[in-house]
Amino acid sequence: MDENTALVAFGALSNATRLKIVRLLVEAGPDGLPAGDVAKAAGASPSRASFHLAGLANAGLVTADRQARTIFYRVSFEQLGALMAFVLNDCCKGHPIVQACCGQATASC
Amino acid sequence: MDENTALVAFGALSNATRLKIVRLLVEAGPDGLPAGDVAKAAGASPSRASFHLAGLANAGLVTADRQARTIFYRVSFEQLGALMAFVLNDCCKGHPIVQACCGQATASC
DNA sequence: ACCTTAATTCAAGAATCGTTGAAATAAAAG
DNA sequence: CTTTTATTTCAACGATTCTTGAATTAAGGT
Repeated sequence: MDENTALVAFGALSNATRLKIVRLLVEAGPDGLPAGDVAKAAGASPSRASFHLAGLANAGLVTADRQARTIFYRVSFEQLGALMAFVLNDCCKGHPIVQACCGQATASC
Repeated sequence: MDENTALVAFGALSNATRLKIVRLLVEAGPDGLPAGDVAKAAGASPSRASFHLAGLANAGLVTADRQARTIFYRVSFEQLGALMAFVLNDCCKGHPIVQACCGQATASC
C-alpha cells in the first residue's frame, strides 16, 4: 500500500458513521449488505449513507456490486490488512511493541 | 482503546505532514526529537509543526516532555499498537486475512 | 408507458481542519 | 533585568468535509 492510499484510508476511518458502517459490514459477512440496510442499521439517511459508503469505497475499504436494483457493499479485509501492514512495516519499521499487539487477542493492548 | 480514541487517532494519521512526523519520530528512536528538529525535518514552519504535533499528542500517538528549553517528542508505540489491536480485534473481529497481514513482513499484504 | 423501489447525485449551508504570520510564554545566559 | 532561543498560541482566512433535502438515475414490475 502506498502512502497516499493509507492517508485516504485513515481519513475514511476517522468518522464515526463510516467506522460504524465498517463494523456492520464485518458483522454481515461475505455477502455484504444492501446500501439501504446499511443506512437503516447505521441510523443514517440514504444520501448520508451513500456519501459515506462512497468515501469508504474510494479508500478501497469496501467494495460494491449491484444485483438487480440493490447494491451490495462488502468490507475489504484485504485492504484493512494492507493498512495494518502499512502501519506495522512502513510506519513503525516492524517495531516489536506494535507487532505484539497484532498477535493473539490476549496481547496487552 | 475505546472507539472515540480510535477515531481521533485515525484522524491524526490522515494528514501527510502528521504521518511524516510519525515516521521521523519512529526513525529517531527512544530519545525522540526536539520540536524544532521535527519542524525542520518535516519541512514545516515551527507553528505548523507545533499544530500537527499537538494533534498527534491529542490522539496519544506521541508524547512530549520538556528538557530545559527544548521539548522532546517521542512516538508512542504502545498507542500505535493499541490502534492496531482495535482494528484487528474490535473492527475486524480478528478476521484471519487481517491477522495474517500483521504477522511477518513476508505476508502477502 | 407508468409506477415503485433502490440508490446516487447535486446544491446550499454549517462545521471542521489547515496554513500563515505575528504575538506570547518558557527557560536559560549574559 | 535584558536578550536570546525554543516553542506555543492566537486570529484570520482559505480549503475541505459533513449534513440535509430535493432531484436524478437505475432497474424491475404492472
